[in-house]
Amino acid sequence: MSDVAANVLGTQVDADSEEAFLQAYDAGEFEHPSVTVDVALLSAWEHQLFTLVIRRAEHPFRGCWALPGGFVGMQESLDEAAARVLRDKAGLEGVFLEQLYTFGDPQRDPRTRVITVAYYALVDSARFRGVNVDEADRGVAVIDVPWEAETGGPVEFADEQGGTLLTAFDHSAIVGMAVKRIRGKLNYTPVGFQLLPLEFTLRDLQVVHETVRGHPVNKDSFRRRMLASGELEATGRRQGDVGHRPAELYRFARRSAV
Amino acid sequence: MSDVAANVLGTQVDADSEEAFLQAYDAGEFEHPSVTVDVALLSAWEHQLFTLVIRRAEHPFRGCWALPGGFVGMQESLDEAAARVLRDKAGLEGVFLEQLYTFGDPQRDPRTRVITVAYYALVDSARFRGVNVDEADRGVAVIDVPWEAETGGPVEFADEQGGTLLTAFDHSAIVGMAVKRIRGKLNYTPVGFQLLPLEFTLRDLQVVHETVRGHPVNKDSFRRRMLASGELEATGRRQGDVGHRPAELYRFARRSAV
DNA sequence: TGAATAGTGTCTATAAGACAATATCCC
DNA sequence: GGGATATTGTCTTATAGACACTATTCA
Repeated sequence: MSDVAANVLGTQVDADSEEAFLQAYDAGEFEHPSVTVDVALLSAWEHQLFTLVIRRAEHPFRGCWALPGGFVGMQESLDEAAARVLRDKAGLEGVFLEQLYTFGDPQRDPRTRVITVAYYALVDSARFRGVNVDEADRGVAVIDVPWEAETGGPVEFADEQGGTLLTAFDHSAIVGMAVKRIRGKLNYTPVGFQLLPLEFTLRDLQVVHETVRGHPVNKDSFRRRMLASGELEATGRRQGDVGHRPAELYRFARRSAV
Repeated sequence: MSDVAANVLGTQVDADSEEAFLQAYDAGEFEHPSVTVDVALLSAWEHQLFTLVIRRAEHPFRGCWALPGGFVGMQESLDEAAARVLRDKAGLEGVFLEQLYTFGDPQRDPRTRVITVAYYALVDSARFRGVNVDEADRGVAVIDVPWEAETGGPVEFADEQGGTLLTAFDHSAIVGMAVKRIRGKLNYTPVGFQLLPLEFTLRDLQVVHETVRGHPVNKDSFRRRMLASGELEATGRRQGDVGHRPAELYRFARRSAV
């Protein structure tokens, strides 16, 4: 195969043999799938996990709730596309955002082949509540995780009164994978901070861990572990307006510029 | 926007507003990126990690070494595409194969926009050596990891004499991510078995762990931890042909059908 | 003062690291 | 028997869980 042929084909990434070329050609190489990003924006308060959903106005899944998403532009990276979606659809910038998994079942979108690169983002509850939830098609879904630990699998969405929300596409599997990922991450990284404001008490942090993991954690050993980790920085200030002894406020020692 | 418009567009995944529609349209929605899968096939022996590479016959990166890869067919899932690549390019079936990360930098392929969904696969050294390495364009690359623990970052490829191998595209970053992933997995899953034959000694398993992690592990506690995990099953047989007391052979208790 | 949670100190159980002692194979 | 590694047992140290006790704030 000549370089010219490779250029005409235009998309040949692994032209290591004639067979590979022919195979790619036979597979209808001129037809390409669509590529999108979907973002599971997670937050936590009152011992519940939440995610931002948007009501679909059109078929398929009209009236169902979907994660914010959009097409990947030809000139932007995947990370940039995800950040753009988060900015345009949730008005959020500078939050924790990480690639999660790519979903590519040929039937996942009934119209045409759409491969989606799923991301997940974490924000504290104040910023999450500040998202334009006023708009009629925006919604806050309570995440109901029907499995323990890191088993994995789809989750269910409910409104804040407990009513089931119908989910579009495979988005409940995406959020399920996000929950599984963040549960795993809690074991060895300080990702829980991303769900809290800049300053927080040890109890706040413990509640976040319990919410994500779905079960209580030992208070004593949690405090010891967190303080020994070196990731926390005491501010010297204390919380106010509580009907009991106020706890000291801490800050994440290497919080990335937000 | 009407359903008809959505169908004409054909790829509209999140038609929640007129703005979203226009934005997708303006972004040149009829132009789609190419989507490929690349597979980092890893194995380990003699305290070194190896990966299968294929020499590129054409530009770009002519003469450099690339991971086996191929286009995702319009009718196959991502997992199926990765399994097909592994079968066609390495002659392997039924091995551990898992999605790793999706690389989508707009400049990663100099010809056109190619988004690749990277996978990694694990095989024992005997099966790896059985791969058609005889063909002139197949190669075995020694993986040199220039970072500790789970820092992450690209790795370097060398031939078995220590000479540097030039890497195509971002494939050294893909393998770097695979090494990072498997190092993390060793902490909480029995993925090390995938790099060993059906039966193995505790020392074999320890050497695999040391090879992946890049540093020695404590023998006593390693043995205790593995035996206590319940993942190992003693076969009652012992290894032969060694110039010392032969160790007992174990088997992974829930080894998936291979 | 009482309610409520923060924070400290101590004891116990479990897992990891260190190391010595014994076992078993091939030569 | 000698060389080499397997396997067991014991001691020490670090960490987690349990729990009692003291501290501090507001109502």
